[in-house]
Amino acid sequence: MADIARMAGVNVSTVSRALSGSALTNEETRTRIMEIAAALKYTVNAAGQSLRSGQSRTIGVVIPIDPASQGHVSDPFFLSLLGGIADALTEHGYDMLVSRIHVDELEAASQLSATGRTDGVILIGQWHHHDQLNQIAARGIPLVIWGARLPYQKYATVGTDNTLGGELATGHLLDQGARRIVFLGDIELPEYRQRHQGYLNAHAKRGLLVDPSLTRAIAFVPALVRQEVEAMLASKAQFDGVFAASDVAAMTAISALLRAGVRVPDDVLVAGYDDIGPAAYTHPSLSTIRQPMHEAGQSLVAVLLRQIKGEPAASVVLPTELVVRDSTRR
Amino acid sequence: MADIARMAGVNVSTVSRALSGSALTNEETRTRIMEIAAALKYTVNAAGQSLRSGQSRTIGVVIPIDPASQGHVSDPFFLSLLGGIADALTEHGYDMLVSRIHVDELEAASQLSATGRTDGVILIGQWHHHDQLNQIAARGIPLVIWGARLPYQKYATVGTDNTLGGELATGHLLDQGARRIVFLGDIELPEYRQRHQGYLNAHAKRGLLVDPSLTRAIAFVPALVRQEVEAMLASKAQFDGVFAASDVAAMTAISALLRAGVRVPDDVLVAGYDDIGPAAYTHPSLSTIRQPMHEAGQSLVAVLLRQIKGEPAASVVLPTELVVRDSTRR
DNA sequence: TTGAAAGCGCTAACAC
DNA sequence: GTGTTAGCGCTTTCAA
Repeated sequence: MADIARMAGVNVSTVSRALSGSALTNEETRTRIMEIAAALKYTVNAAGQSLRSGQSRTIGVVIPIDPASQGHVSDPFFLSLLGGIADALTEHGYDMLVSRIHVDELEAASQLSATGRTDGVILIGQWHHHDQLNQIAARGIPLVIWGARLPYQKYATVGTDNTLGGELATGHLLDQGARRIVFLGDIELPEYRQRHQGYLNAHAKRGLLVDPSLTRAIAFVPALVRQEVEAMLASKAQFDGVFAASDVAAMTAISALLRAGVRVPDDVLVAGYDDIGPAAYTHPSLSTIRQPMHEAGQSLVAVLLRQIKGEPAASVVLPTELVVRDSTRR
Repeated sequence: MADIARMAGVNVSTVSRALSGSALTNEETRTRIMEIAAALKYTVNAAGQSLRSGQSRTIGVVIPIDPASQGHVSDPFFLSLLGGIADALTEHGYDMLVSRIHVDELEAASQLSATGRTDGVILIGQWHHHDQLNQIAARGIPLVIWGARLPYQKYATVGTDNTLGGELATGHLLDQGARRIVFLGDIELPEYRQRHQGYLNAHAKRGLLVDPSLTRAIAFVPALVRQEVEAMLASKAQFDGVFAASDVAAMTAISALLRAGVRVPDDVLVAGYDDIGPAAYTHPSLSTIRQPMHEAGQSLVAVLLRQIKGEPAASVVLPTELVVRDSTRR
């Protein structure tokens, strides 16, 4: 920067102002400085900028690692969400620092901000750690969570209306004639618990009873989902519908059913949750609840940046809609 | 840091040394300093550290956005690879800055290092930009590419042996009795071109002729793959095997075939490439060439860190093996 | 509209 | 083994 100042015959501070597009610069001086900078292939040093300004223009995105799934979060849903966040951050001129953090060490997430490495944190999923997240938020660290809206939360969340989504999916299965619907999903986690609540609501609104034995609270590891479906078939459990609280689980369930000679949708109707890309292209195509990834990214970033500016930021509930495809049509 | 120094009755430099685990510190002083730091919930400021040391301890991971797929890279393969890289970086104490960059603006990747934001760059896929990558590498920016080994490359690559993989997959299809095998993949991209070369080699080694009309050079967008398969069926093209140069493409092809009433593997054998998680759990399960994601991450990071240390870093070819599942068994 | 100068938090070369 | 000190590259307050 000093070099440019010398070459342009001005002071470094003028160069700094010109390069950052400050309003207090002469148009002519600015263009001259810009040209010299371009010729020198000069780029502002991020560390200096960050040290002085106290901002990193970087946001941390934390993907918790679930020990149950042996550290392999490979759900395409995450990648889509990550993409949505990346796009939104780019629009706002922020970089994205991605960390995988063990679900039981969420404290580490606050380190990202404590070290000044990031200006705020987006956490994907609240897991079992409602209280811990409240603590982090209370410490004043800008924080937004992708997840469910919970009572007494001090942190902001963005997500679909999980209860409504669960109700829409289950209601659709019931309206298509299913009467004994299996629920797949770990109801220990808030999002899935709410989807399960929707599953219960849909039955209640139609005056139908729910068989609790049809609720299978399992983690979404393909091998587990497959095992569970196979176990149900082996035990001759009666069911004519499956609501899996994620598309990947739904697809795995479908493949386990097909493998066992059970036809989908003819014998069993199946619905998922997320609407990941492949949902439209598998066979049969999958009915599901759409989670709008692009909007999700936009909202997560918008809410976080508002917090960084010091404004109070409210949670966002995204539009939640049913997408009907072949897996529930007969 | 000054506060800690005062409280510990030492100089800031001692604190700095203690906190960074320098060998030149008294054990006793160190623990005292550590305790005070912990009590104060102090963490070193990354910007100051980076500014002074000239290192960011951050690596940029660039995921090119392909305009053909409308900016939506949702292949689970990427997420697995990203996970592998993240794990390896964490082991070495590096952070991961993820950028989505348009394939035609790869210059931006070098900005990450020019601004000092990252110490090096891992680029996922070399696309059509061999020459441009050579330029960036020539500029001395530590750079590793996930992709194919090419003649006259000045940059380091890590990847499987694409030619061998293509040959293994195609050879297996031929050995299982397929004679007219469709190749799906954009052969303009080096990796897929090499896989196609393997496809040709497998035929040649068995003294079989290849019908060029069976090579379908399409981009891996689910809708396009599906269209292509449907078009082939509509035109009554004769084929009894499909080698898709990615698992997602293979799965989409299978679903398009099933939808049209073509049985897999009974009527048509299908093999993919990557061995993404779902490959084992779809119906039928997918035969494919395994790309070891964990090792991939380890190698990419190892090669890059070696370059950062100033050592010359050679490219790595990962073990490439065939995984046989139901989609090619009859 | 520009210049001068201080200082963000840290590390490392040098002195003791 | 520890202290002193300079300075990494930048922004911003204050003065002109």
